[in-house]
Amino acid sequence: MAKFKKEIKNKKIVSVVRRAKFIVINIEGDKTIFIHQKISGHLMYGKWELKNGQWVSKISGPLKEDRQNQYIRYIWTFNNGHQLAMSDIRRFSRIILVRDRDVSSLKEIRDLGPEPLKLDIESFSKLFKSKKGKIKPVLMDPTFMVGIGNIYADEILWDAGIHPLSRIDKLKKVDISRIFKATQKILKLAIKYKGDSMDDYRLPSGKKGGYQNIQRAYQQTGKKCTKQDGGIITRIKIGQRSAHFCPKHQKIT
DNA sequence: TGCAGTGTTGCTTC
DNA sequence: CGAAGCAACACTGC
Repeated sequence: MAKFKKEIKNKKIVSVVRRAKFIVINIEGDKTIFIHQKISGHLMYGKWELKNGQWVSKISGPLKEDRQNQYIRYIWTFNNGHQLAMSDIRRFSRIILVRDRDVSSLKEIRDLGPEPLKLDIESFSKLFKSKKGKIKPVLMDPTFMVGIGNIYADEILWDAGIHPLSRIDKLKKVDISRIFKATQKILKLAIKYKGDSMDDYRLPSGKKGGYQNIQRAYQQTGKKCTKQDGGIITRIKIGQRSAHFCPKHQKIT
């Protein structure tokens, strides 16, 4: 930790990009910072002060009273007086420092699949060719394709009308095409709505995202499916995760 | 009151 | 090898 501090102190940020669910910050010198927010982590940009061991926001607005301030685990202070804070109730987030020349061989990065929004229908379909198993866990597997977690996997399969337990090798061309279109649509919507703040996630400003307001399947157990002639959204367990779907229009293939 | 469940993924086990 | 189980953690809500 002390070593990490010394390595990044007074270094200018050269660039910030995203790869999969990593935030990649290149700094002056030969190092790059990788941040993974995991389940409950989120970076917030603002000003805080420590009062009785608690970080208290000095900026009015959504940051001010949010209980997420309570779970700030790290704070970096910039020379403009602003701070970047990692709030992470469950402490799964990770920050690592990597030598620039080691970035491409980094195991966390090396095995990642493609970015779904950079795929066309041909390359998307091709990915599924060699794949077996249940569609939902595969969609969520970052070595298969990145960026799709439990929420958006449920939303994509709901939109595509595909049952989460469907076997990939049984899917027809038209099914893959529907999954492709739904993936593009849902991920673009997710970006437009700036994420899902049903739980802990916040924007860097402290504001909530809006996707929780348009969720159609995830955490909608017992509600009526909003598609025409929809059933009741049902929850099952796949692997160790819950899956939500409409039993009426998402049939197993 | 306990226990299942929670925007993830990497390691272990079979 | 692939698939599945489970751990890391702290808290909520049924």
